[in-house]
Amino acid sequence: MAKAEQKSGRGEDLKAEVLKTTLTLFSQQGYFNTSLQDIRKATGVSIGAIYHHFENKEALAKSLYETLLDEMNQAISEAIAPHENCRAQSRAVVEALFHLTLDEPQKMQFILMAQHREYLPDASPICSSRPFQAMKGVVEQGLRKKEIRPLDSWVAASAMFGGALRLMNLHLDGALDRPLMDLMEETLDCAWRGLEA
Amino acid sequence: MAKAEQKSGRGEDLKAEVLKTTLTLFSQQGYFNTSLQDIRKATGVSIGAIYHHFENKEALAKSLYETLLDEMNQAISEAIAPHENCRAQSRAVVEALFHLTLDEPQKMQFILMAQHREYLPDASPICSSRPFQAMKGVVEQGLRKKEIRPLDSWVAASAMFGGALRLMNLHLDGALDRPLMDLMEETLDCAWRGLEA
DNA sequence: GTCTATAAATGGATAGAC
DNA sequence: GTCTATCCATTTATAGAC
Repeated sequence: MAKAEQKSGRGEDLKAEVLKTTLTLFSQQGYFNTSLQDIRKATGVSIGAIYHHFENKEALAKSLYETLLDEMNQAISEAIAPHENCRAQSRAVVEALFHLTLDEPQKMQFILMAQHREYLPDASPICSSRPFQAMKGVVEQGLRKKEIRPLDSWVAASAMFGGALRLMNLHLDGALDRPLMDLMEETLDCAWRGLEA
Repeated sequence: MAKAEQKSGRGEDLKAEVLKTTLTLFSQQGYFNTSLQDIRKATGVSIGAIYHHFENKEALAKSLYETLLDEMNQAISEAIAPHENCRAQSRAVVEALFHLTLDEPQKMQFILMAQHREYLPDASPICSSRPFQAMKGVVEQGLRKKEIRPLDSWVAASAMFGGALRLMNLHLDGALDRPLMDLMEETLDCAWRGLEA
């Protein structure tokens, strides 16, 4: 493990560096406006080295996408775990999402606002990815336990998280004139009033 | 007006035909996956003729985008106009949006799910476009008239329309297992319970 | 494992005939 | 106004030296 990293005078993890910089470029300019030359210039890593670590540009994007979905999934799972009832779990999820949006705006920009299917033909729609399924699962359990009044599960999930997701979008677009966190309590309150049994 | 359309054996409005087909291609494949050759093949209109009507590919996209935003803006304005109070106006807006989504899925796909700023550098974020401002306006008036309980206006607007917009996204992604219209009443009910004074 | 140089293909855009 | 043919820049991807 200490052997693979000492080539070319720079011992750091080249692959991670490429992924990190690519995320920045993709989230700022989009996949199609970012050429491998752009990535080379921004990282100092040659095209050949990039191709040594990733099969092609699409595979690079796919690696990035799956890593970020995993991260998001883990953050959401960890937010849900400590809580029992639907209301507490939903609150924890929104809290985690807002923190992710503030701490890692590029990651959330890439996950929420990119059209992945335009360049990852095999990707399933984002709404059926694991983190989003976990969010829907919270609401479905709430419905089963009668913590939420009887509603279609799609309606309930959209009502629970639709407002928060919209605010995250607005924040990432720079449209909000107030700090995102200042809006969390009211958002949770609105959503819950719409759902409570 | 009858003179310009009779060239080349086909009298129909060539420009409109190009716009229509381009919408289909852009909404299905995205802007960057659609070449002018694709548009030529799909329309039968030569590259030269396309360039005669549009300055370049970007201008074609811009024309499409602005036309659709105008259409959406008009649909929303007409939905709002006949009603007095916030609740009725909001209901009419969601109803209009759902109908648009069902009747013109390509148009809504293009407006809601495309990242226009990646290819229209001068476009402002979609959330500050006129139709979305009109939607926010409905909520702001509701706040002023105390039909909605005291809330931040961003929170209130996101709570009012966030769930419905999310369902539209899910429908366009093919994720819903039930007809979109069947979910409207419950969605409106959830949103309003969260907001009512 | 990393680099440079280059191949091969495609795309946007233009020129000029009709 | 519309068409065909072509130009030129850019891009992904590969070959081969180190």
